[in-house]
Amino acid sequence: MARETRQEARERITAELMTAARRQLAEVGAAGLSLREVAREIGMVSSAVYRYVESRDDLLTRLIVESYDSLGDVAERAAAGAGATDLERWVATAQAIRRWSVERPHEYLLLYGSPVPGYAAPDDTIGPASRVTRVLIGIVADAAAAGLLEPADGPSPGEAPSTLDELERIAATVGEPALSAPETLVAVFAAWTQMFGLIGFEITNQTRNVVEDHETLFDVTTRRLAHHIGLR
Amino acid sequence: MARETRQEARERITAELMTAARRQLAEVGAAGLSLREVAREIGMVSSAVYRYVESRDDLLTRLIVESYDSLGDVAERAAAGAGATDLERWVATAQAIRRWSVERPHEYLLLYGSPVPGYAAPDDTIGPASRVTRVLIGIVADAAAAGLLEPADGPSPGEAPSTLDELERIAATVGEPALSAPETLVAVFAAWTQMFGLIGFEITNQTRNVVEDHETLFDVTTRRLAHHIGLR
DNA sequence: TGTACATCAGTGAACGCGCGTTCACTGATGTAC
DNA sequence: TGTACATCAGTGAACGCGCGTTCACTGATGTAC
Repeated sequence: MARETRQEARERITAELMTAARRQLAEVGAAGLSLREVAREIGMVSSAVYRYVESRDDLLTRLIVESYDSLGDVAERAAAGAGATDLERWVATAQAIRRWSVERPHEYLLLYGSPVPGYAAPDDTIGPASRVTRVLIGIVADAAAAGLLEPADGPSPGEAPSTLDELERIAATVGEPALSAPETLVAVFAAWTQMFGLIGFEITNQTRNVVEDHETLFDVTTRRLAHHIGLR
Repeated sequence: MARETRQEARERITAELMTAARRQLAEVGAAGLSLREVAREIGMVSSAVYRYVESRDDLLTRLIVESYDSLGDVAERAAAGAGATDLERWVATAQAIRRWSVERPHEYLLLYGSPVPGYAAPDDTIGPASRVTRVLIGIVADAAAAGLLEPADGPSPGEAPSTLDELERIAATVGEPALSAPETLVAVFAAWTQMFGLIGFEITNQTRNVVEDHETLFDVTTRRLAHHIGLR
């Protein structure tokens, strides 16, 4: 058996380190993550991890990017399910996002929970962060492109007229023609934030003593809001 | 001027301590809250705070209860706005909740964000936590009692039949007759979680570079989902 | 294939820091008679 | 109103802990000739 090169060893140990960090993250959460503890877990002296990681902040950044990518993979795979209707693809994607989150609550919270005190995420995290969103928008765009997107409900009574300006501004920033109709944009925003709101509530246990079967409740609310977007 | 009694001094200093703790919470977040720093801020030696607070966990619990109560007050006052339609009361309550949250992001995160590592909230926090929810449910109940609640949309296609069982279970737990119709319950859940989802996204800056005017977006999504509940 | 040097991984000690909590104490405030 | 004692607030020192990060070092791996 060929000996391991330095480069191979470096990759292997980096992976071990990240795995240990992720395991620790799962136990104590991001705020409690400690370089020294990670070092201990992989049988190294604390100073040695600095061969693999620049600082604690650097480690956190890598964990964040890895997590966004892991969630992005899961969402993209779920959305790719061919043959299904766009509504079913949306629901399947949402369910995949929920499952990923519920299985790794601390990773979810690393991405969508309270910021870690003293840590400021660098710009490297923006790209990976947008993958999930792009998947969801993509499903709506597909439906629109195929002419299968039913028009969403019109404005609710009482909306300020200036609302339209902001919605147009947002639509322009998003840059996806399928979302240029204000009603569609609002419905997508509502569905998107509802989805993460319910996942967050489940993970932080806000719904304890009320909801037993979160999967069911998540399915029915997601389905309803996807329907309101106009997916069929 | 009458001298301050021991009891008065105790109350005054306890209040000072809580204020300092809250100020610090606003700066560093719950995970970074330090008894020693609080002591310093009110000009005491670190051990002296133990005359007022049993432990760091005790201080956190008090902060949580105070915050829930503060938010509960705000929500109740907003919902009490007489003369308005139930839909407008719902929207006003939601806006009040958002405003409270955006003005005190760290308090919001203390209540709805990641759990503080090493801290487990005791049961004392359950009561105050439910006030906000009760306010929102109350508005729907008022509308129903006045016969002004339009029936919400029926089930979306593709729902599993077992969904109804869980919804009935939840309705029984909530114990509010106005929410016993599955469609209404689903719509309330969707509106509730959407509301906190969007507030959370605003606070944790997930929507940076996309949304400029969060108040407008919040208003339009809230209004839309309140309409779906059947509020008019 | 062998040698000389450069690169790199990991060690161990140390720095300076801040934390929560305990404890014996002093001196002021309150209470019973 | 005055005295004797009990209660309480705040002090200062200390304990033990864990953290992130730096640094000079040893010994192994890789590279150039």
